[in-house]
Amino acid sequence: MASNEKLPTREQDFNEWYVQLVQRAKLADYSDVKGCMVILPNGYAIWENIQKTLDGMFKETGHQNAYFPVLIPERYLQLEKEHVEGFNPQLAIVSVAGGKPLPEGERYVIRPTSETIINASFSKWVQSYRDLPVLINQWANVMRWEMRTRLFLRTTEFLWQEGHTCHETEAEAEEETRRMLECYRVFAEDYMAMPVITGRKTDSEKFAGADRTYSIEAMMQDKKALQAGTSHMLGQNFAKAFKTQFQGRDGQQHFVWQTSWGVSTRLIGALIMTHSDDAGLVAPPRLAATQVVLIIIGKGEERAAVKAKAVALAADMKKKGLRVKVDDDDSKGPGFKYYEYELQGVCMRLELGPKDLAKDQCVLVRRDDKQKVFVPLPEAVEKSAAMLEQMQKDLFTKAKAFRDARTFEVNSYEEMKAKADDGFLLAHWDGSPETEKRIKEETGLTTRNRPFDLKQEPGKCVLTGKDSPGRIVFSKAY
RNA sequence: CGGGGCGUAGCGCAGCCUGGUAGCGCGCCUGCCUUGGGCGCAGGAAGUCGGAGGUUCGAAUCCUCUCGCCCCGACCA
Repeated sequence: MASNEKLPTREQDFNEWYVQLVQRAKLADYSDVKGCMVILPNGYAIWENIQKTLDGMFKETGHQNAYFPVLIPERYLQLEKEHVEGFNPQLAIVSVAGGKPLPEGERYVIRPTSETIINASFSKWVQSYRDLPVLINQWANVMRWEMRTRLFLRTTEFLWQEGHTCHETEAEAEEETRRMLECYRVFAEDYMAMPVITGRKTDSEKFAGADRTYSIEAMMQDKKALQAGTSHMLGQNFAKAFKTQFQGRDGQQHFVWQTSWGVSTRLIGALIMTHSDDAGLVAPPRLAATQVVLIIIGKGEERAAVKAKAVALAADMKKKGLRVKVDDDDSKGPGFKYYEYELQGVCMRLELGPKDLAKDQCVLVRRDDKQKVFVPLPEAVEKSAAMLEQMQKDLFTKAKAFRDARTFEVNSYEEMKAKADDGFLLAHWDGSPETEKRIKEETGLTTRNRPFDLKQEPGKCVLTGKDSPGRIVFSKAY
């Protein structure tokens, strides 16, 4: 993989394109630890931008950050039956500590999620209805032993945030669950420029230990679905397991109603597969690590003058809040740099050379359309900011058009099989897990979610012909 | 866990069949040169050949065992 070799095209081999892009765009690399990756600065910067944005949204909705241990007593997990059954196969367990084997019953699991240990605290925190709601978020790493991993999309260790809340009533918990899902939708669409479908997961796809799970589902450029975020209505399942209860307005003891919700570094994979092209990463300006790179062209004294101007421009851009880099490396030619920054997903480059200075102009090139635009220098900063905003909008529009053109209603099982690889299929399903399973086995299609904004009209199941309450999204998925 | 592939310089690979001085491209370092789409020239540094055992005068190469990673399927955000 020489540095000047082109990526495989998406058409040739989408998977190989993705894997090479991630590494060559310096987003992440494999580590010596099986299934784990090293997130490189260019990738971590995107995560930091995701964190910054979401964290602000969580604070805005009244949540506070806290931190709970990475080690969870094994017996905690066992307190909620469905939960332990769901996660058991994926656990890494600490059985030796301090040079001594831990007795059975005192072992720890490395957190795969924190509902249990957080409830151990919640049960102490909550005494009265006056203590509610409890609105907590945690930024953390988690570990789920995976049989098969993929950079960003599924790794044994990953970074995420997990929100955990307690409420007095079921209605409040439900409202919170939906509020945070909506928060994810807004983030996905407005920041990632990635259109998503919000809806409810089927019982077989829901979180182990939840009453209901809602998700945002996105379509990648290979027409496969990616679950990009989930929000769970936990009901009173964990509350009962951990005795998280309060004295209510009626003087009686009640279990709290809970929610949990999370998004992970998987979002970076989603971002990559939604927007990038055969030249490399295309990142939405609001989250990109670097928004503008200024490339200095020229030699000797001329170069010095160009550099001075570029540095001044960059300073003005930074004042405007843009994430900017000046490239003054004279050991590489400009052409080389263009390819490199396109690969790395810098949103825009500003070329500045002696000829430009003479004409008091510069060249701006957007990463997504690569059109050269000549701009008078006094307007360069304003114009850059405007172009970035436009790019943000265009990426969303393009991604939405892509998805919409690949979303179909299907009305028979034959049609469903024929279109199995074509995108999102809206089909009637009788609601039984058996039918769902059979469809998965026979076609590779899984239910994604039942969209909120899809009017539910009765029909007949594509497989069994039995009554269906309404259409649900089927798709091949990551 | 099944199937496949790969471990030789930072990266990508050749060499192995037929045992005998460790090689190529890119990158890196020094100097000169060049700069508007992957510049050029000259010199240079860099490798316990994944690991262990064995065969042999001699092993990257042959034999045995082993470890790791990646890809494809079954589980999952």
